[in-house]
Amino acid sequence: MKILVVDDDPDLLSLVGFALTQSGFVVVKAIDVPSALQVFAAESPDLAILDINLPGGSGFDICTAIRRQSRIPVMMLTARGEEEDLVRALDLGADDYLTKPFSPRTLLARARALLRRAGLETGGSMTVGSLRLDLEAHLLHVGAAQPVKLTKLESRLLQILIANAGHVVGTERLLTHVWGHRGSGDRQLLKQLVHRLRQKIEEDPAAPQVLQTVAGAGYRLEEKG
Amino acid sequence: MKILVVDDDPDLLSLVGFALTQSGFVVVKAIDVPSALQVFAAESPDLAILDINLPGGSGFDICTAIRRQSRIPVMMLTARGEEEDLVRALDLGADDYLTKPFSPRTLLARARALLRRAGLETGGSMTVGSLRLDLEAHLLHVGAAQPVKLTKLESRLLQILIANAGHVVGTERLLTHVWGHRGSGDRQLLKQLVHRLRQKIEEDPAAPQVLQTVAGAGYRLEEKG
DNA sequence: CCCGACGGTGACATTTCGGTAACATCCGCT
DNA sequence: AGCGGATGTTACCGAAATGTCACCGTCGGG
Repeated sequence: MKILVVDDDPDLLSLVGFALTQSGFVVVKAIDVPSALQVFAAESPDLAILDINLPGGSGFDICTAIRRQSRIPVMMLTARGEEEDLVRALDLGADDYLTKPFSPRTLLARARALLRRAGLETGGSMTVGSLRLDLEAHLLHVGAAQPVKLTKLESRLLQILIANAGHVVGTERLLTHVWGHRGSGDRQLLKQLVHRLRQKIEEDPAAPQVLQTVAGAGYRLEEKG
Repeated sequence: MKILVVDDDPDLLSLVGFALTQSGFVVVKAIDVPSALQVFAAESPDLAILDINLPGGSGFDICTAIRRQSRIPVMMLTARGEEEDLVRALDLGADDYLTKPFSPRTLLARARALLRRAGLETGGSMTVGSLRLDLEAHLLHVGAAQPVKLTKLESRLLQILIANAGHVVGTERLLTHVWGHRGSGDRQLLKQLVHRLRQKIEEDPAAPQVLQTVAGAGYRLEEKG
């Protein structure tokens, strides 16, 4: 699991780097916007932790750039009392933020939470019940039967559902995870995607057993096989 | 999960109240020391968030009073750069503090952390007597029987009633919690909602055993199973 | 006794929500 | 350019949720 950390303060950078490395993460660092973008492209990390105040740019720029091509979780670091910054960060698609100063333990906990939520801590495949999803090949194995081919979006949807199997995942979260941030109006897309996914994974798509609707809330994947 | 928030600034009070309510907490407020103590006694919240600077007293007094009779987690709010306050707060038994200004998200995160530490985090479900309400899935389990499906509004209503089981909850509070403020004229809505909820949860909806009417005041949920 | 306030109840209107289909458009690939 | 699958758009259906209305009974005070 690779994590990109961007901050212009060397002390903080090494502290955070140490904490993360200790916990078994691979850490890549950058101290300004251009190098951050370069490292991001070169290393394709699984999580980005971005300071907002950077020389010659801001974490927002990086966040925007990352979101244009990726849906990896992004955590922003802000100085205390910069409320507008937070709003903006979340608007740009950041998933979490941390106010300085923070403890390494907090950082670790949040980072883990993000990775777990995004279903990224599993590597290349995820399992629940009799389902096994292969992220790389976009294949879904149901029991011992022939694997089903999924599209990119279907795969993402299933990914977050599996990562949260047994729990309801809210519409908003699903939209963000699958499409990256966008106005909350696009429930239609989700409807369609769910519908199409059901056609592929449900025995009887008209009476879903696996991908359950939770009215007024979101969807839930049954954990049992 | 009920949270007491004490601050003399109405803006901050309503902001915090809104944030917490949105996240499914039941919020009770107070703006000075005497009313805080009174509300604390009447509502027995699970967490207290106290401003330090209050007219006619200080959050310290409240903290002390609370600690005399309860071990619920207490979070103190301080203005920036009042270091001695922090020391004193922690001495008095406060569990955490937050420096103003802070973001709602931070507050939420800390509040959750405190509740978790105190072992009070319920993970989306609440229990009273033989009732168990699953907020996530909008399901109500009655004893060992089949769970009953609730609507969003029914779920919210039951949430605040369960959080206050055994105590009367005023009509006004119910309206605010369920519909998020509107002209006080809408008692009709509440009547209907209660009626519909009774159809689902009462053995004999015409003679309510669980969801009791308290004439001229509001409703009360019986605590015993 | 009548009146009005209040709560309960049933019927009905309206709105919201999810599912589905059909079609349009986009995108990568050859 | 042309193809085929993937994705986005629009429209419609039907059910469920929610809001409105009208009426009933009770209770307590003129």
